Amino acid sequence: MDSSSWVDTSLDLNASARSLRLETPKKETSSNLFVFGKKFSVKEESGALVEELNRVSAENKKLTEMLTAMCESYNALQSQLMDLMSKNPEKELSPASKKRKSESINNENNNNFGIHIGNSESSSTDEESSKKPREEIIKAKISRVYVRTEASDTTLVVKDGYQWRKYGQKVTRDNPSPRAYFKCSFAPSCPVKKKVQRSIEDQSVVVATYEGEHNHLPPSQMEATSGSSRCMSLGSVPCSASLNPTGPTITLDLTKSKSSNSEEIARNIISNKQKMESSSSSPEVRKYLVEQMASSLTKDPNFTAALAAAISGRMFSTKSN
DNA sequence: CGACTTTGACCTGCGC
DNA sequence: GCGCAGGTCAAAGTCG
Repeated sequence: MDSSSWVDTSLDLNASARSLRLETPKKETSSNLFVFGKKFSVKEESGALVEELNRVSAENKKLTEMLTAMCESYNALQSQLMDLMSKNPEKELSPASKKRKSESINNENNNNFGIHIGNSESSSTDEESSKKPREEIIKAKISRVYVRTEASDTTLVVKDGYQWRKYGQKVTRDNPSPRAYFKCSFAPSCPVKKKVQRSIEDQSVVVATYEGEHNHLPPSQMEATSGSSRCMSLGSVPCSASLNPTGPTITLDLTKSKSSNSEEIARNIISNKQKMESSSSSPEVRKYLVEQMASSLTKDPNFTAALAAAISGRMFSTKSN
């Protein structure tokens, strides 16, 4: 089994951007699909594919530009906000916004994942935190991740590749849904804690707040470095994304997902990839397989949520450097 | 049987 | 100092 080439389960957005896009128009895709056993003119088919490829490339470029523009305007808005805050300290603080110190620190240092710009919670506590000298003491790296899940899913589980032990749950005043407290249970000495709570604004969004940094590798990576040769146990972080000049590249680790659906998808990907490599197949077959893989991934809510979190996290951490 | 979750009690920090 | 609210502990329950 040739697992080494598939260690990182990498997908290049350039190749599958069309399927990973939101609101993918299905009609053309299905009409252009290569159907096994049916005869097509090769020229005709390859011409259409080239055309399609060009279109996808152009679209991808356009999206990249949009993303860049969004990042720029976000930065502009943020600096405006900072300006306003420094000119106009402490105004209109509602009683509900009088959070405790730790939460203010969360928001203050939350430049990794502060996606919800309009979120009343973070905007109000930002103001508050700026006036408290004690908050300059930053003892732990704090980040926040927003993960979209099924609204009916009450488990408050955010799969991030680490092993967590739940040690408490509490209903907080400003949010009717309970907040769960987790400690990293993979290494006893690991100081990292995680708080998970549903967003008050959108019940389908789960907010995970991480405090501290892991003093060990993710369990999946530990297995890999300890010499395991099993394909499914290899990998790095659960999901990460990088924005290169040539286009975004996404690296996924589906191995730690307990969802049978995700495991199945991962298996499908691996088997499809092997099919592609082994069968020296035509571009049509390859395209078909890529589309299949991409559509399996995009149908999985866990995948899309992790992807969104990873992209936004990487975007903002890159910007803040 | 061990690991994990649940949940009520307790601790701690903060505002009044 | 008191009360409130968030955070943590630990015993009991659950599950594989």
